Amino acid sequence: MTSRHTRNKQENRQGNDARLPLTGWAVLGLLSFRGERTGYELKKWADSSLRFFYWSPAISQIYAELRRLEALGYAMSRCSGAEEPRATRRYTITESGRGALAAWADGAGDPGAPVLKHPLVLRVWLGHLAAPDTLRALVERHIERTRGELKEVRDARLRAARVAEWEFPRVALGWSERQHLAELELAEAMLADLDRLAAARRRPPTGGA
Amino acid sequence: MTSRHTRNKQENRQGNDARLPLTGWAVLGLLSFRGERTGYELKKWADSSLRFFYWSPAISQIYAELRRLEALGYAMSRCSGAEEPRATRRYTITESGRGALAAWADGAGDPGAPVLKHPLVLRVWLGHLAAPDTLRALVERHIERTRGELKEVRDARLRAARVAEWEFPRVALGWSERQHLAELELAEAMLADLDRLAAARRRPPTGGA
DNA sequence: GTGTACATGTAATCCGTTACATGATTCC
DNA sequence: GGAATCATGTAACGGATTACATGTACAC
Repeated sequence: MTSRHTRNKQENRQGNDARLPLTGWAVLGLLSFRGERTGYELKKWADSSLRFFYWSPAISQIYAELRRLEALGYAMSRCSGAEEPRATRRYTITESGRGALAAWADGAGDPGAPVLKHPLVLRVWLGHLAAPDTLRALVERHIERTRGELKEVRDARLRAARVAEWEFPRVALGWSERQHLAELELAEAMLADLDRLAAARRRPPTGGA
Repeated sequence: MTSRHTRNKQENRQGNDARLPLTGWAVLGLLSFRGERTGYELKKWADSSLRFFYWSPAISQIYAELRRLEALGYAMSRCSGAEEPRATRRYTITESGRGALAAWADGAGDPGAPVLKHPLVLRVWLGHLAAPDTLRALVERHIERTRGELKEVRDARLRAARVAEWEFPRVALGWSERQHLAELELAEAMLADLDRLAAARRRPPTGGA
């Protein structure tokens, strides 16, 4: 709860240290895999892969991030059809952008702790206020959802397996697949805990734990 | 169709549906376990328990949320030492607040999908831009950090084990403990993947995958 | 008398979402 | 002609953080 070391923030002009939010690096990363993409395409790509281990920004956020990357000289855009409004705009990563991304990716700095917000567990935490069946149903629905996600992760990993250069995305997706399996196990273990708790409550609270 | 005063949103006075952000319910939940706490105390409590499965809001956020809860009639505050500025202010949950919290906790509505943002995996995803040693070091540091967290979760669970009424927090913390164990295994599996990948790269890419 | 923990709050700012507005193309 | 998908963007807003401002109590 105390102060950290100071650092200025408004000094990201060109080329120097330019601290982007992680989302910025993520978008630049998407751009680095495949050349000349529209924001719309990047969004779909994020939805079908990035979101499993990181997050898929809203489309409007992606557009904003792309504009920022271009302002920094990390990306270039080419607008189809002269200067009409609403023409499709395709972005490419620049050399400068590739350099900055590589420097970021290879940096030794702390990537930051994982952020985990689990609304289901939050509900369980307040379980004494809910009926046992409510909780059970919630957990079961979560298990169903996770199974669905798991399928999607697998598909994504299989797709990635077909492109030789996507070795690292493949590792990330492999991590994600195992993560989803673990999530299933965790939910099932919690279900068992809840059942045990409900059973203990139905009996008069005589003996031990 | 265009009637003015139909659904303005600043009309959540008392008792009706009052949709809070999850953070609001979390803070109200903290308040529901222990009566008469200061914002500062709630923050520490969140840091040592809530954050393992959900999240610990910034202290300023907690103060803001407490003010909102009071405005909704879900909490009351009592200010020590008359009307001095900067006196300590203790909050209590009200009956109305307890009712609203219970209704929320027992609701069948979707609690929302878990949010997982894993900056480390994001880095791995872009691993082709980094030196193998950089990644290894990152993952190993993450393992160390997770081990530390695991210890803290265990402490929290042991503390919770001493209070009989904290059965559900105990379940949540049990989930969290297993989650941290899983996180360790995931990181180790990823490390193995990375090593395999690095080894394959050192050899000429002759045969199959 | 200095540092640390306790304690509260404001201001600026940013990140990100939702809702809205617009329009082209394609398929039926 | 109408729906779905592709495609881009603006506006309003809310959630949350950081930095800052302020002050007490207590230990050393």
